[in-house]
Amino acid sequence: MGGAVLKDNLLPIGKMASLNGLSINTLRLYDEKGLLKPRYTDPDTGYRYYSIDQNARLDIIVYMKELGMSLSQIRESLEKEDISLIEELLSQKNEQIHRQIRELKAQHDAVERAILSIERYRKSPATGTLSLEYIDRRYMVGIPCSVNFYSGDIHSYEHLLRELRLQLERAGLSHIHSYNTGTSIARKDFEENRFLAKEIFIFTSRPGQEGMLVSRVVESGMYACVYLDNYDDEMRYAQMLRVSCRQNRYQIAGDYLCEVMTGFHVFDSDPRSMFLRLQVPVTFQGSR
Amino acid sequence: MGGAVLKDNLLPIGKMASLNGLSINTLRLYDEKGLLKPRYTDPDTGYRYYSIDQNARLDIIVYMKELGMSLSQIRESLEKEDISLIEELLSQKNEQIHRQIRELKAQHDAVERAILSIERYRKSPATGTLSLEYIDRRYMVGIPCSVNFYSGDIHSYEHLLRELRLQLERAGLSHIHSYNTGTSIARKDFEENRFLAKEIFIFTSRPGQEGMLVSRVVESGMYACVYLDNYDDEMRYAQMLRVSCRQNRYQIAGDYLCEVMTGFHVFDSDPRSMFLRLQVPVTFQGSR
DNA sequence: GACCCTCCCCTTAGGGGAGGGTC
DNA sequence: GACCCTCCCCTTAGGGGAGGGTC
Repeated sequence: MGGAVLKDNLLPIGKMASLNGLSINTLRLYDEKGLLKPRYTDPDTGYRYYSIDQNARLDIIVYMKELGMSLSQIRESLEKEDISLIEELLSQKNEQIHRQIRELKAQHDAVERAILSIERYRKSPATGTLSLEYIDRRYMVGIPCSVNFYSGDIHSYEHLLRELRLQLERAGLSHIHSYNTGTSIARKDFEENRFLAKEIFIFTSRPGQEGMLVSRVVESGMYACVYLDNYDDEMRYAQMLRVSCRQNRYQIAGDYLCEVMTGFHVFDSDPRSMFLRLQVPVTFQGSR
Repeated sequence: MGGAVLKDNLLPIGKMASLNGLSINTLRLYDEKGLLKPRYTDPDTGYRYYSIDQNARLDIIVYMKELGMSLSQIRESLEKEDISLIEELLSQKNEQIHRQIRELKAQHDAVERAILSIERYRKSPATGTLSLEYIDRRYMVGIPCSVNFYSGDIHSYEHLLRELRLQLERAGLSHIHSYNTGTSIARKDFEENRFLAKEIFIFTSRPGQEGMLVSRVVESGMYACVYLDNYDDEMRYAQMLRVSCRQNRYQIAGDYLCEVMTGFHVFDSDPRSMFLRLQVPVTFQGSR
């Protein structure tokens, strides 16, 4: 080599790299993977020498990378020199990009919900606070409770929750953990002080048609609510809620709901600690 | 252990995995990474036993993964139990998602351009075909030619192209390879048959303000064009184009442009083979 | 027999060395 | 002295074994 290198317009790897804004490591990798072999490799020293012409091929490689193709796809394309294959790959790529954008949007929604949920948690009232709130229309998707976790073993709620999660996953719902979970007691049972779990579900903001799952509108309206932060206290505060409704002459207008308000309840290392809102829809005597 | 396992509501790893729709490998990884240690690990056999309570923590982990957090971020969050840290991470995540969506959209545009470019290549006319076309307004971003590649060494064009690419990259333009490259000759030089390279640039569809780069509108209008597929023939066909304009009494109304129509010219292993459109804006005698 | 264990190798696209020759 | 070489280890989140004990 020697003077020949310059005469033949051959470039050592460092020069080739800086000309193209790539690293030496990258060029070595492309050599190894067969994407771009140096025009000449010194058999004694192993030094790689690239021709200026080879920039064109490198351009294509960088271009295809910008299009999101993997190195092996690029190698295949360059080997076959088949423009139909490229078109095929590009169409697939377009599909993939659409899927990714859809997924990112769903993830964005989930993150937004999480932030709102934390904000709400920060501003949550003290345990035992009673309130009368207007709640917008919601939707629920869930399953009937096959066991009554109120009277059952302390782990039966966990089992039902697992069952719910698996069913939701099977139904193809994504980001299911970012929706509030809830359980219900039928209105009549609640009025008559019977703790008999009816359904377990998640609250969603849009209706869904989910095959074998129970899917239903939860109508907007006034709800009598009580907040608490320990799962073990639910029954006690639910009774308090019922008594309060009676004292205030609210008429119970639907099923009782227990809503888990945040997915972040584990920070308090006690697993029974959660931020809950017990709620029951009410109407008023002489109301419009 | 033995009977105690069931009494204590402890679950072997396989059961824990299927309950939560995760793989055994995943649970072992979470153990190793300190995300979720089994409640009890048999010191003799190494068997992992999980408590049903631990589902709550696993829920959080899955939830945070859905939010796009990495395992180490999740571990950190769970260790610190600091809700402000989570909020911080979520806000960053939102930023990141926006960036990713923006990048995906740019990538989508680039892929679309690539598909259109291939389609155009398929339907390209034979070498030497003359045409008179209306071309929409375009924009160009580039640099002056510091050397005249028409008379220079065969590699001087390559050097200019590298220079252009590096400058564009420095200016922060992305997906630069997905835009057509072009070179120009000043109108007067072209008319008087002097091959003197003026600028090298990319054609873009939107205006840009790119610092030290030349950035300019290329007005819409009628262009006399000729197509060819070998870079070495440019001068010959450019002369043909000029002669043709004179014969047809077209008045040359601006700089001559040589446009590289596709990034896929390397498929033909000859690096001098490209799909080019030579073009010059023209007006007509007695035109409106 | 089904379940679980600990290694161990593999995947993407390089980044960042160490230790040793080469322009 | 600056450049280049070949190993080699490292990064994410697991998947898929082999070979060997355990419920």
